[in-house]
Amino acid sequence: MRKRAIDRKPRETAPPPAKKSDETRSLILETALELFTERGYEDATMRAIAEEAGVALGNTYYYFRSKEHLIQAFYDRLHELNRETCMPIIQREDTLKGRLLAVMRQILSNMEQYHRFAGVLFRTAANPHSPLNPFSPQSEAVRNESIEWFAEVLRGTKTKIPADLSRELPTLLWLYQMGIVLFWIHDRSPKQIKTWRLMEHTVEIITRLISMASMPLMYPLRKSTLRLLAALRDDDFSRQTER
Amino acid sequence: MRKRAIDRKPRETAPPPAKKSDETRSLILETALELFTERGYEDATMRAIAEEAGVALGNTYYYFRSKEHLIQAFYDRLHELNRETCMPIIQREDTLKGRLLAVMRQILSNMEQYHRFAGVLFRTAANPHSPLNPFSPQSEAVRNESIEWFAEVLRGTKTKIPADLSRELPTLLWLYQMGIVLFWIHDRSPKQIKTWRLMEHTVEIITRLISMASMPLMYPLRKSTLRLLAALRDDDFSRQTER
DNA sequence: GTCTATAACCGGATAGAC
DNA sequence: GTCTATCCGGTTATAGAC
Repeated sequence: MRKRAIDRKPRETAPPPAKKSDETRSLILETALELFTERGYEDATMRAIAEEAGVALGNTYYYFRSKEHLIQAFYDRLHELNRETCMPIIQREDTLKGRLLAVMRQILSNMEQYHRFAGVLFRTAANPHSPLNPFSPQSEAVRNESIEWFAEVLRGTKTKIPADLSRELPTLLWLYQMGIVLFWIHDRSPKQIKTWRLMEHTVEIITRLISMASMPLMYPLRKSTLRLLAALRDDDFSRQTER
Repeated sequence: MRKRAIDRKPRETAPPPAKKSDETRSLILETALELFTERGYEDATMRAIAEEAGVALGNTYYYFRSKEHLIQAFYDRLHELNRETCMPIIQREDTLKGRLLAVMRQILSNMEQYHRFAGVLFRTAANPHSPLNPFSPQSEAVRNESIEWFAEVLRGTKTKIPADLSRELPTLLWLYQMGIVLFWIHDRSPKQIKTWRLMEHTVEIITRLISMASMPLMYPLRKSTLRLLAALRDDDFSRQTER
């Protein structure tokens, strides 16, 4: 029985160049990310990355199946950063609005420095056939964990939320966050200030809507909307092809 | 003064291979679109397109600066189709809901056959730096015309709409339609039935919301939301780089 | 101004030897 | 696991024909 050197997918991300020569992997990834930020995605050629990292071109493909997969690794790292930073911050808030706001702020802050090549980054994610697509099966683990964070946001508050809505809300909030990110990508205002304004304002609206959701007047709208969501979900929306 | 043969950008789209040898242009575009649908974007190489069209490779680049520009042309054509089909259909409806529904249905129908390569199609559009980006200056003409259609949708109804909202609504509806298209791209359900459900349901909700918007109770929310929109708009959101 | 033919460049990706 | 050689396709360049 060989040592399966292949299945350490989830371990591909962070600083610890722990084991043997998957230091090489780390090295390549570090170098790539550096070059991406320095000269942008297009101009950071695979050849340049390989050379800069001091390995052969072929070798980078041994560790990363494609240039896109380097970005995948970047995503994973960002996700990990979000986990580490969001959790402690949530604990300090106890209102729904406070918690949601804290999380959203943290997520935006964590992305801030990458806005320069955000376009390239996320345009690959926009491809329905790409594994980087946030709806793809390959992204499921990350997606589910993110959704779980929003569930956690909700759990800690005293706001009364109807049970039926409560089940859907984490996913809806995750979708909302995706929308904000989409806006952020296209936001050319200095320091993406518009995204921040939009976020703060919409968080306000969302929390107000959630509070209103238990009012009897809202019952029919809530019910029919939730029914739609259920219909859209079954057979799921995450069926994608490989690459 | 030369005949400016260059500035017929808007004329590049439809069947009439009218004038001289910009039949060639049409021919190349037709062939490309055929090959795209037949074998997908990636596998329809520029060399294959040229050969299939019976022209030299260099010649395709004479007419289309890049492979992406072929897609640009496709967009323009789709837009033109939308114009031709939506207008007459709207006339037959006089309620807000009926008109909006008619337009949305028509737009979805017009795209239907292209779903196979929609991903490739729109992933380039997702790049903030691409001229294909719907928010780019290069797309301004098309964007404005689309927004104008939604203004037309609104004009024909008796639904009372507050003036402040009325100014923003066409753009908002256009954004809404972009959202639906985004969902459609990722929709893997047979015949994109989920997109249709989502659309029909959200049109219902939107029309209801619009009707409610003039209620005094809604005043604060409406005002603050419109203020946000104004803030997001100035300095506009369409500043993009060239390519 | 339109078009052909051909060669070359560049960068992502693969094959296969060591 | 690492390297070299090679392929493939988008793109550019050139030179010349109608």
